[in-house]
Amino acid sequence: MRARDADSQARAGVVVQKRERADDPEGPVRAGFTATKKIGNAVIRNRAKRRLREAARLLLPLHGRPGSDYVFIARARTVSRPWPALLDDMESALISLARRKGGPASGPAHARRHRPDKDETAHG
RNA sequence: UCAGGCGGCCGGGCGGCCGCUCCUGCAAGCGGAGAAAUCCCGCAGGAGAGGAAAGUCCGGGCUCCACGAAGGCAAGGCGCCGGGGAAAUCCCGGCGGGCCGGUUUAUCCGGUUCAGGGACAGCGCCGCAGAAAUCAGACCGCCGGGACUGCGCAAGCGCCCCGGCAAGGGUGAAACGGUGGGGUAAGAGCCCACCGCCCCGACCGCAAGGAAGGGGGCACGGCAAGCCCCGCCUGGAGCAAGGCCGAAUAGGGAUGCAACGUCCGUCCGCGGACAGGCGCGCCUUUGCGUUUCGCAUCCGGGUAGGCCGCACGAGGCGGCGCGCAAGCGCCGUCCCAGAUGAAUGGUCGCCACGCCGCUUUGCGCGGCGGACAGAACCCGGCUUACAGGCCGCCUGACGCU
Repeated sequence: MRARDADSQARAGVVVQKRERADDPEGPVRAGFTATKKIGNAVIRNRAKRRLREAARLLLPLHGRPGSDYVFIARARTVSRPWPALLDDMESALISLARRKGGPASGPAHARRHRPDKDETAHG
């Protein structure tokens, strides 16, 4: 919910939101996945989230900024989009977000990746 | 071979690479997170969505709460018979009614469908149309008689009155049974034959019920899914149930001090009676339970923080036996998803299947497509959705013998 007002980048296959945690600038990259009822029934929504989760597993270690929370929102075309195109969408969005604040990306995120997370107060 | 109907079954297969959850075994450290409870971190092996997992419409298991007795009331549900089943408004088989079809027209056969107890307990309703809609009725009509200072040569016609009829017309979902014949002024179960209907009913069946035969000219309409009557059944909430472990705050209990709705007794601890509030579906009788104000100390409970519940079950598969079937019994064998930020996947090939195009017609090459849909405590049903395919039975058409 806090990521809602943060920076966001939209591509054909995915919408990515990013928020840096001020109190934990070198912490792990965290990610959450969501799909609204607008894109389909439970089977479609699950498939969309699985594809996004797999794509994030491949790309976040390369382009994610440490100490940041990401939210990946599935779109209507997430399920039908060819796999390489979906990867391109997410990679492009991640790079744009990394460049927007704090200069060029400071290399690959080194910290261990958390389980896909959404609730930032989990360790509160 | 094709088409249609009904029933049953399946719901693509194999393999790379990279991941997720759980289980088992081994390993592990003065390891990490947290106040704690508790959780996490390595390696190996194994397992991992459905026929509907769906809708959440019924029935249970399980869990907690409630539940003194008697009588009455209210509310809801169910409703042919037998069997199955833990149970159900479920399943199987039968009976009866309606509808459809068939022929060898009979106590026949097949299919389909029905919330299928009661319409002599009572009330109510039956719109429109129609003359009349339930103690029913006479518009047109048919027949007989009479009057006429109407017409006509006449037979007769017209009009009015009295009486008879319920066959024909017309209305309707339904009009005091249908067809044919006799009969009559015209008619009518008025009489007769056949069909239908009602009553009794040998005998058959566990039963619902069936029924030979006999009797009766024949009336007794429908709706109970309008109220109702009869019979039977019925507490509530749900795994966010519920249990355990555990911070803070508020609230709770015990002890001490102050204080006690009224009255009585008192060994001053308290006990008894009455009154009121609350609870037991409602009411009555009766009977219970509980309760009647502030400060300090201790205790306990408790919060979506965690763990258990949480997967061996009305269980799956195979065989044999019983039964028309639903299903049941015995034996053998197997352990078969457990997420919760919600795992069971992502991606790439090959094969099979369907369609389209090219086609030197070799099933060779290329392209596209694969439904409905995701366990959430667990079972049994019902209902709804569904690409494609397989099997069985029935019906029809064509071909062959």
